[in-house]
Amino acid sequence: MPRSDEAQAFFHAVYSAVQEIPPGKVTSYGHIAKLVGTPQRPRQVGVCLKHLPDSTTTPTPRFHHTNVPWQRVINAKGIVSPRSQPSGAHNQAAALEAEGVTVTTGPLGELMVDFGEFGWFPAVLPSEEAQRVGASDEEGEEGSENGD
DNA sequence: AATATGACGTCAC
DNA sequence: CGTGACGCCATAT
Repeated sequence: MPRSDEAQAFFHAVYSAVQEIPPGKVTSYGHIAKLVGTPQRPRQVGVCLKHLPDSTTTPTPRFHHTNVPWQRVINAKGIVSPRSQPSGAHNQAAALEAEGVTVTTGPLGELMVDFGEFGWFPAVLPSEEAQRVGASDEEGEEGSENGD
């Protein structure tokens, strides 16, 4: 685990941000990346969760697979990242449903989650808010969402 | 030490 | 609106 201090800080920030996600809600890697101040590294967020330590295999990890709701993080397409092991994604979907999140399976087996219903967007930057409002022509605009 | 991958996102075409 | 290319950087070979 030769991670530099900076990298370690990044990991820490990511884990903390993920812990902020309330049960029954989901968000994207990109959003977490933004929250931690590195919007250009959504992939690294995935790396963090991938290397999320297990409370049983590690001595005293500050964050581990049990206290970090890694399951609530999906990709921007609103789909559970297929990653390498299908069972993993399926497991994630199951964990989400266990929290009350409705996961629908697409024709290709993609595990889709409705962001408009379960999406969690905490510290949306003012610039984005402005951009949202700036959109002039919207037709299929559904209501916004807010969990907290 | 160098090269290949990946739990992603955005832009260009 | 689908596909391709690039950026990013910790891990794995």
